Amino acid sequence: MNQDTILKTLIADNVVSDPASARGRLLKEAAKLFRDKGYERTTVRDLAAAVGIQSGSLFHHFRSKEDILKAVMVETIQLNTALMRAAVEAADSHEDKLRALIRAELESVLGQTGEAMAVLVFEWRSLSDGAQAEVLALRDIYEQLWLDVLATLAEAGTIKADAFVVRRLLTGALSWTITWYRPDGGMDLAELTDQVMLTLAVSH
Amino acid sequence: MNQDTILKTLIADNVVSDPASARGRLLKEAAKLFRDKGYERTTVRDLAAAVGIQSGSLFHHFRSKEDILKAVMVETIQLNTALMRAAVEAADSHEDKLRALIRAELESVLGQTGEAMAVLVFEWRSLSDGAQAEVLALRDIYEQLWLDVLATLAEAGTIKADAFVVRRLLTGALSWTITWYRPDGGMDLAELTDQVMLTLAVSH
DNA sequence: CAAGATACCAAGCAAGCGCTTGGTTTGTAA
DNA sequence: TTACAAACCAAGCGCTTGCTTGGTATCTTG
Repeated sequence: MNQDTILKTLIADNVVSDPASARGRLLKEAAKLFRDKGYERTTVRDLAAAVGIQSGSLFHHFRSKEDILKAVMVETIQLNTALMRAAVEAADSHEDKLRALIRAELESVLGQTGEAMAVLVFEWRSLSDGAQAEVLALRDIYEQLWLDVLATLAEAGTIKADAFVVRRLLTGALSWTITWYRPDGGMDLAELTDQVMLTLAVSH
Repeated sequence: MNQDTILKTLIADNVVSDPASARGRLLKEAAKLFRDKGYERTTVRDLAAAVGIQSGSLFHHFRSKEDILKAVMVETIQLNTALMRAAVEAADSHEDKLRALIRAELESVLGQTGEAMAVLVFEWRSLSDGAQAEVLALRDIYEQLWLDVLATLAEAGTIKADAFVVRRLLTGALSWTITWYRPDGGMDLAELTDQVMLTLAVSH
């Protein structure tokens, strides 16, 4: 199942919004604004202007500004969990599964959903406690995919450090690429993936 | 030269504020508030209350709220650059220099200056363009310490990936520890440093 | 002790914020 | 064509924000 098919399935199941719909377009613009200016600095007037409506009309689609932030985060996690799962299942060896996870997370962070992923990393504290808990529950599912693969590699001795610690170090390392990686800088995503594998000293 | 001596030298040179002074106390409280609530959600009334004065009185010490954020960042970088330099110079082998850098950065991120370091990572966008440029210039000095050590290790073949890439991956990995590492969780800083070295597959 | 600088308070202004309200347009389906 | 709901607008309310102002204590120094 390729990435486009996965996206369409999730849209059909109402797990993520259709990017063509009013709601989907708003979430896309919101992700961009939240990443560029931060959640607090982005006003409901900014959000409304980005999709060409009045600020008050936003509240016909979402109950509050925070609701928009939450929707951006939830939909992004849902989509990426599905993409990750497919990436793991498509790979054969455990080394290749790790490589596939790294590649997939880099694609999430640096590609289409990059704006939303950055929001997920940097705007965490802007969510209320209740909403944080909801998002956290979804993230745990996502994380388990990583831990399964890393634990197997640790048992086999391919990686020397603790699987939990490696995952957490990787989380930081990979999401931080948002701040410095530029696709036009002479290193494509495959090379970057290789560099990460080399840094971990995992051969293939 | 130990850490306390370094701090005192910097205070004497007016590079960082004395934590006992009014200015120093405010910056300490500001770092905590900015980390906990984010810069935008922290009001000048919050900042003033934290040191027991009226909100208007803040502007006797700082020209603007942003000035406070900038001061937190600048002083933190200055202090940590000095600490890093001392850590590198105290180590003998290149592997030990890397270990010393990792340990020192973890101490910065997780110890006394942790709040301010978190602000440096997460509140970057809240600075105006001009202030960002100033902070960036200071950060470049800091980064060069890392790159020198990593480049030597790359030439020797101890690390297999590109030195620039490794440093950037490490930046993310180490600063991300703010979000998950708890000193009471059964792993002390020495063990965490070891885990990072093991993840990089650099032996000692 | 005098006098200037430093540190602070009490009050409030102008602007911007999230969100509400009452009413109008647009789409849909019988 | 009619009836109803969904989508939107125009206006603005109540509140909070960063910062200013004019004045008063407190400290420092000759």
